[in-house]
Parts: sequence; C-alpha cells; structure tokens
Amino acid sequence: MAVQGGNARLAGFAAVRPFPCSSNRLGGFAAGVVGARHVIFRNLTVTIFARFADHVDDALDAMVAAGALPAEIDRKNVSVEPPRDASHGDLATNAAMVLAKAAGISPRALAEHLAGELKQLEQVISADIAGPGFINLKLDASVWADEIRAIADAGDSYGSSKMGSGKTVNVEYVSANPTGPMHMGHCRGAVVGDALAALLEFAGHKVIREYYINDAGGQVDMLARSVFLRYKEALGNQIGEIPEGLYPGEYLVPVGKRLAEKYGDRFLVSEEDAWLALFRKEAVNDMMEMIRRDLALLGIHHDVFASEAELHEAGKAEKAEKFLREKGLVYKGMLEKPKGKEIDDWEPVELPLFRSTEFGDDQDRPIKKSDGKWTYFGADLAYHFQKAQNADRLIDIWGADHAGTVKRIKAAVNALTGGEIDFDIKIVQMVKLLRDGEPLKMSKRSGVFITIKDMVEEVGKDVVRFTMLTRKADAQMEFDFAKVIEASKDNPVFYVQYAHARICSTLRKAAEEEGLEPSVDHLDRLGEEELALVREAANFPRVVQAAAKAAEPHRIAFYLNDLASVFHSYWNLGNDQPDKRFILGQDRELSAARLFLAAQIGQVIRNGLRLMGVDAADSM
RNA sequence: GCGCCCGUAGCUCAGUAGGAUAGAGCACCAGAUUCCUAAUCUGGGGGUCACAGGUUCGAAUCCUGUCGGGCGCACCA
Repeated sequence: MAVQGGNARLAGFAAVRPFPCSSNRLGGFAAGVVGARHVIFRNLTVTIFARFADHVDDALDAMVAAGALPAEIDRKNVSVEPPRDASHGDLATNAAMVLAKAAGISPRALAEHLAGELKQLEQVISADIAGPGFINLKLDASVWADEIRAIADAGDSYGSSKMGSGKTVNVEYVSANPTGPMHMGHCRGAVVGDALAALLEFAGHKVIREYYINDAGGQVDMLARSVFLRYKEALGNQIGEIPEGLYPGEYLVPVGKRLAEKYGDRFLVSEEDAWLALFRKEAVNDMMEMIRRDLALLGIHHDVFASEAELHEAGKAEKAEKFLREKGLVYKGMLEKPKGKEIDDWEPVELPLFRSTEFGDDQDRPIKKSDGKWTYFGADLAYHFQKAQNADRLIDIWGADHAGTVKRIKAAVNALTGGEIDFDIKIVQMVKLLRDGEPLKMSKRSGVFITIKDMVEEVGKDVVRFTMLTRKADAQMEFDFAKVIEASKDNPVFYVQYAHARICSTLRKAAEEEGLEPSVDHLDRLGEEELALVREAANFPRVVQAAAKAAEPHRIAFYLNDLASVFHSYWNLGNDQPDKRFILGQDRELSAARLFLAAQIGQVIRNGLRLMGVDAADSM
C-alpha cells in the first residue's frame, strides 16, 4: 500500500475515510450500488488521483443534496487524471461531460457548478473549465511535497496496491515442451508472463507461477528414442545420421552419456519396451533441468511445475470427463473434415467429443484419440480443471501459434467451472529475429536455433527482458541483435538505467564530496521544474494499476522511459543554469531537498525496473 | 473458405477505461559540454490514425463492411 490512511503527514487529505458515504448521499442510489463509491479507482491504492476522485464524488454529492443534480446518475465513467498538457494544471476531471446528458444540464453549466464546489477545497488553487467541459485543477505545491514524502514512506512498495484484494491468480507461462533447450520462440512469452506475475503480485494478488510440462505425448517417445541413440553412441556404437522425426540436437549427447554411465550396456540390445518408459523419464528430467537453467538466466523461476503425465496417473482426465459427461457435454460423435487443408488419409471416425460449440467454438473437439489415449486437449482440459481448484483467476500466456485453440479451452474452463472463474489467455505474438535488418532463420528440424542462452550471453538479461516488454504482447515485434546491443542508440534500457545511475552517482558525490545528505525538511522550496518530476513519479501507482488491470506489463516500460526522460531533461537544465543543479555550493537546504527528490525518483525507477525483472544499475 | 491478432510519421512502435492541438525513439536538419556522468538535452521538418459507413457532446480507440499483413485450422503438441 503506497499511502496509509492514518499517515499523519497526510492528515490534510480528508479523503481517506473508513466508509465513504454518509446516509444522505445514499438516498437516491440504486440498490445495487449502495455503499459503493461511484468514481473509479475507489477501492484501489490511494493515489493522488483517487483522493481527488473522492473529492469530486463529494462535490457531486453536495450538488445532489442541493438539488442541482439528480441522485441516481451513474458516475462510473467519471475520472480524475493528469491533464494532457501540464500547462492545463495538475489534475483534470471529465465529470461534467460524462454526466451532462443524464442530468439534462449542459456540460458547461454543470462544470461551472462543480468547479465552484471544488474550489472550496483547501488544496485547490484554481478550477478552470476548458475545452468541451473539462475541469482543470491547479493544486497547492504542498500536495506534491506530500507525494514525495509518500514515496519515501512507501519505499520499495510505492506503487503497490490492494487492487487484487488477496485473490489468487495462477499465471501459467513458458510451458515449453521438454524436448530441448529454450529458444527464441519461448523468450517473449517467458518474459511477458514473468513480468505480468510480478505486476499482479505488486497489485495485491497472490500469484502462482506455473509451468505445464507436456511429458505425456508422442513427442516424448521421440525424445526418448533420440536419447537412446545417443546412449548407444556413448557406448561406442556408430549411429550415423539421426533419422527423420527424431531430435538431432547436440544437447542430447550428454544425456546419452549420463545414461550410459548410469545403466551401462544393460539396454543396448533390448527391445524398446524395456527402456522406453525409463528413458522418457530420464530425458524429461534432464530437459527440465536444462530449461530451468535457461530460465534462470532470464531471472525466471516458477513456483509449480505441473506434469501432464502425473495428471494422467492421478486420473484427473477421467474425473474431468466424468464431470462433463454428467452435464451432457461429452458425447460420441463424428469429427468434421478439416477445411482449407488437404489431408490424404482422411477418414471419418467416431470419437468422444466435447461440446465446445455450446460455448462459441466452431466445432466440437475430441478429448480422446481413436487409440483410446487422451488428446492434448483432453489433458489440457483436465489440467485447467485442476488449476481452477486452487485459484480465483487463471491466466495463460500462449504463443500465437496456439491462438487457434483458445476458444475450445475457454469453452472447457467455462463448462468445468460453471463460468465461475476468471480465465484469460494472453496471446504473445511472434518475434522476428534480425541482425542488421537481415532475418535470422531458425530450423527446429535441423536442430539449429538461437537459444535463450545464446541470446542472454550476447546481449544480456536486462536488454532481453526490457526489449521484450517494449511492445504490446499482441503485436508482432522485431528484435534486431545489432540494434539492441548498441548502448543508448535504439535502446531504452540504457536510457532508463542511465537515469538511475545518474541519481546514484549524484547522491554519492553529494555525500562524499560535500557532506550533503538528502533531507525532507525543505521540500516546500522546490520549484516548478522540480515538481514536474514529482508529477510524473505520482503517475506510477496509476500506471501499475492500469497495467495490472489490463494485464499489460509493457506499460511499465513506457512509463519508465517517460520518467527517465523528465529526469534527464531536468538534469540538463543544470548545464545552462547552475542554480538548477542538485548539488549547490551555497544553498545546502535547497540542495538537500532536491537530493531527497532525486532519491525518490530513483526509488520509483527501481520499483518499476524490479517489476520488469531488470537490474537498476548504480553506475554505468 | 473459416477463426484470432495487427494496420498510427520514411522506419520501429506508444496512445493510459471514448476525452482537449494524435506522441516517442531511430533517421534527417540546426544547436548545447570551462557545468553534479553528453550513454544526455533543446529546437525544427515530417500524419487521409488502411478505406467506407455507423454509434455520441466527443472516435486512432466501440460496432459493421472492404482491403492489406501475420498466425492457426489432424485424433499433432
């Protein structure tokens, strides 16, 4: 929580009250909203915007009481935001425009009245009406000084909130097949999922970071067979070229070697039955070990690794099937012939189908294959059933190549939970890898691909993570090694880290050379240019909440870029105007106040970078 | 053919719950360093927000259609 209601320093803000409504306000509200405030951000962290949203709400209540506004108007679209242009003031509200129609009053007249109410607030210097009916508020500088203290008080938790009210969210991400090392195709989803998990945690959710291991399908047999070849190889046999369909990658060589050491030549001439199950298990374990190491390079660690094989052993798929059968949602039926794609050996076949069409899918989907084994979907359905037992909300992070299966699994979760559970699937689009503008080709078939290890070694964890978060997840992106490695050029990571490093070095220098420490004592001496920094910093909690709500961690990256930009601008003022520097020879009071401000800007940058999993450098 | 995603400056992309004169970086042009880190900053040129309708006080944003690009469309995983 960024600001405690009981904080003495904030006592001037009467907005933070235990329960918002006195009885006279409740009179006209529809029953469904009694007790709830009407302005957004109500139950979230107390940001400056939330505090003034409450003030606006109060002012509207006063207008209702005076008979100037009907009581039953829906206020949910009323917002308090930073104005588009800082010259307009400190805060803006759209209340008059949003409410005018329902109130049957012109926006202008409503705005006049509301502005009059708002002007009575102690911290409001002016309330001007602009454009189509915006009310722009100019606030007393003490509001911003209070915000600086609020940052300092909250420290590492500035920007956090109780938005999630402790609800448990299961974020499933990566879930790469355990058949090889992590490669670039997995990278973006891994970073986005990890940052989203951190973001939701910061916003007051309990987060389970989960990885689903597809260790039950036919591909794992292929893996086991590939490993068996390497096992033979390790025992001195010539294996020649790796046959089509098996995994040719060099990374299986050490696995074969390990198994040769462990089991000797015990399985060398055995039938497949003798070793397949064992080799599957061994190989998957080794692959997961490798994947965990790769993920650790990106700073990613999961809480739960859920095994598909164990799911089946525990009979979870049968349970889910039984559940759906009882609801009449599984039946024996014919599969439709796929359209737009020629399949030579197509034959109609009867299979147990899940009625996903009842939930908006294009056709019903098989949960078992004709050999009686579970389909991927059948298992996945059971897996989500399991996840839903332990969480209030599920979020899956999937690659764009799985987008086609979104509807069926949403349908399944809907059916299994009676629509009771929030379930989102975030599709992360493809990353096009380039070097100097030239596309890099990868081929899984040949075993040639760019691994996450290669990538982290070449450009570093921070660059990889930050860059992956500088695009909306659902838009395709390009990743050019040549560009991304250039410090400062095309690369916002360094820009943000540089701002932080500058702050750190300034604080160091002030302490070491001038004996100057940041001080909270004279924040009232900060001027307009300094307050621009606070205004931007005060947006952080808002951005965090909006990003968490939208499940869009990239917003943090863009915010940090903005904050760094405001800081760098201020810094360069000191080039021309020595009296705008942080370290001032004569005026130690002002200097200490500016250093305190700088320290808080650094705090916000650190908090933001931490959410992204990027290190905040102390020096560069 | 169907489903999903995308279409914003020359390029790569933002655009915060439908809000004010659509922004940033790169590239281009002109400047700033006897000064706390110039990995920075200041200013400038550059737009039919793919197109056409609709919804409303207000649309890049929501709806419909068209065009263009990507991904997917097996009982694979």
